[in-house]
Amino acid sequence: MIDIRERLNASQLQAVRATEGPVLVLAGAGSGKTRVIEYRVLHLVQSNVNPSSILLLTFTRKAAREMLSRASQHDPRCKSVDGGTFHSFAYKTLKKYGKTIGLTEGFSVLDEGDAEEAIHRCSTRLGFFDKEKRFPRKDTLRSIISMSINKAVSVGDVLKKEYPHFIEFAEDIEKLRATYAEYKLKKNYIDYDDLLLFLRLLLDTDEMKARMAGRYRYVMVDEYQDTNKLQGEITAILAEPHRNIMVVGDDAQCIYGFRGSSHENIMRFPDQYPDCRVIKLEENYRSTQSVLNVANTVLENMKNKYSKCLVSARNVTGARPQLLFFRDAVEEAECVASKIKELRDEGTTLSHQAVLSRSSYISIPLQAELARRNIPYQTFGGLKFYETAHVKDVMAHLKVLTNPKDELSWNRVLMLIDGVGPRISDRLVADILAAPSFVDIVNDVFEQQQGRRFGEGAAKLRSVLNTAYNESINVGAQLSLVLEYYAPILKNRFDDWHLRNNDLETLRQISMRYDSLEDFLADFAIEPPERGVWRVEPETPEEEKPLTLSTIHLAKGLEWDTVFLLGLIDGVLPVSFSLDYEDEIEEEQRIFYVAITRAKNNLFLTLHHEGNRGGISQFNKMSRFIDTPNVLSKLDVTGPVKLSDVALTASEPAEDIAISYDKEVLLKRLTDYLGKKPS
DNA sequence: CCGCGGAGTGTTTTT
DNA sequence: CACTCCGCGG
Repeated sequence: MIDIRERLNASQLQAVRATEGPVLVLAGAGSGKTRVIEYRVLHLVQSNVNPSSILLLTFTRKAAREMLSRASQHDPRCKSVDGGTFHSFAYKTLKKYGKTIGLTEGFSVLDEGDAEEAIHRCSTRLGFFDKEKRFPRKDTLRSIISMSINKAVSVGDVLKKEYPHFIEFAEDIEKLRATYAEYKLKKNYIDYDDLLLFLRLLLDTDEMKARMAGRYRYVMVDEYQDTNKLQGEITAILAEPHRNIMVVGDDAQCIYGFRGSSHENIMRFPDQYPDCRVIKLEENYRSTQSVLNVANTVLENMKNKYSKCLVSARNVTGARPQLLFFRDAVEEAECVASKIKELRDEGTTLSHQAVLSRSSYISIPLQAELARRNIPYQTFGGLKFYETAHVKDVMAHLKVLTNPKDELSWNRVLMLIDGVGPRISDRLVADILAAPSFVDIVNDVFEQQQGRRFGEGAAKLRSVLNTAYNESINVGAQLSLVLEYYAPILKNRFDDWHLRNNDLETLRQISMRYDSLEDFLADFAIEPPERGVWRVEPETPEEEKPLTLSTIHLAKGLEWDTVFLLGLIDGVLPVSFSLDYEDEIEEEQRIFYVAITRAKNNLFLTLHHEGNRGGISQFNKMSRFIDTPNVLSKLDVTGPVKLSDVALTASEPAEDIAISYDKEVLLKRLTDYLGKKPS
């Protein structure tokens, strides 16, 4: 048994030992909050608490896995601790007990795209698109409805704040929200917001309260500042029977306001539990004082006062963070890539470096440059491959196998058949929904289509579905069958089908890890694969762990020796859409704060002067967050670097490099981005 | 009734 | 520039 006392400071130890009653841990960036959770779990388990009576709710699955695997290294019993994201916990619980509140078994989870499609159908049915004045588009509608649910406010309130020009549709959208809710219930669908909403409803029943009280004795919530109203309520209900609730967070790091989160939950915790213990972790073990000085100044400049002043416990001053100016994005990419290589040669391996940005597109020029220099990297954030049309097409075929009443998926599948459009698809879907079983669908509905214009296509589909449904084959084999059927459709539908084929191959690899199709589909909707598509494998024989490129949002909770933060431009960070709202600018500022505090030793902030957004040249202005005397005084300002200084090192004959598909994509994305052909 | 081509619009972060 | 929506030709 290890001695916990040796590994923690006084406040951390206090947090670990405060097992009974409500506890609020206010943990500044880098103050060892992960460590506290890890050792608290360990401490509980070693005090003979049944590990499965501990519930650990985290923000990402990665975070839960990391903390539990660390604790398990000390004591394998920690593996049985229950945990995950709010959404995955909701799914598991609803799967098991959903019947209690009238949910039918075998519901399917709608992702955002599916939800938009469903909302579109409801709007059409209500005749909202026939109006003279343009009704909001389906993605806007989904976002309005979702926001109203997560923040527990009316549609009108959301419109007033976010879309004042659509305020006249408030009543219609409220109506749509109700229609959409009915539609989902009828079709056995559940969307991301419903997962939380229904979990909340379920937990509020006497039966579930009794069950949950027996099940969990200790509840912990990480990143509590990023929970929304609904999640706060869920936490409170779970804690009710035993009041052994610990929440951990940092109000200065609340960056998910767009999803309805608010630091109100964490601020109000002491009012909610007047007897709670408040433990502050203020010593920073991660960064040098020079890095923290910048972070502290950024905090200081905010209107909202955050009480933190991070003090480095490392007793290292370190190099001052550098602010680097470049002429344009290409020059920026070249210099950053050079610098990364330089640092690697000096001993900071790629896996200890990261490049962060507000939006994923900011790093596209750098990705092209890294690929050109054969620097392996992996990306997090941005366009997810599971949201791309080809992946969704394939998944829809699997979805109808498990849920034959899934009209959205049937529609998607049928529309892919040559000669089938919306009308024919609607008619077929109506027949399918009327059929008593999957076998009847395949045998009767599809049988009737022989001789029609699309008869041949329908017959092929029928044969594939029949085999995939009836033969006892594993998930991988089922997917392979669909892929074989889909191959000609893919080629016909997309010019870049050979690139998209890579994604489908990845999908097949993932599917082979599953025994149950239902589990595969659920994981795909709720905990989709994290790996970025644009991973460039090292071509050198020796394995080298890749460099990380990530959005700031996905870098939360992580740390690296060296961090590059790209795009310190007004309009990028803060993003242009936030500029009209003071609270949104403030959230952007917290995002900036999160980014800075990821760095242990080296921090580079970069921007380029000549912009090219939407094909129009413009001159970028330095981000307002650094363009203040007190922040600038904490930085070493370098540049502008002359292009001639770096151009020579970057040019290599393209023929010498085996161009992989990924690089082709990158090249295309780069040329699109710059709006010109490659020379 | 399908599918193609032109016009118009909005462009972020994630479960 | 990319994506969605609308109108017309087959």
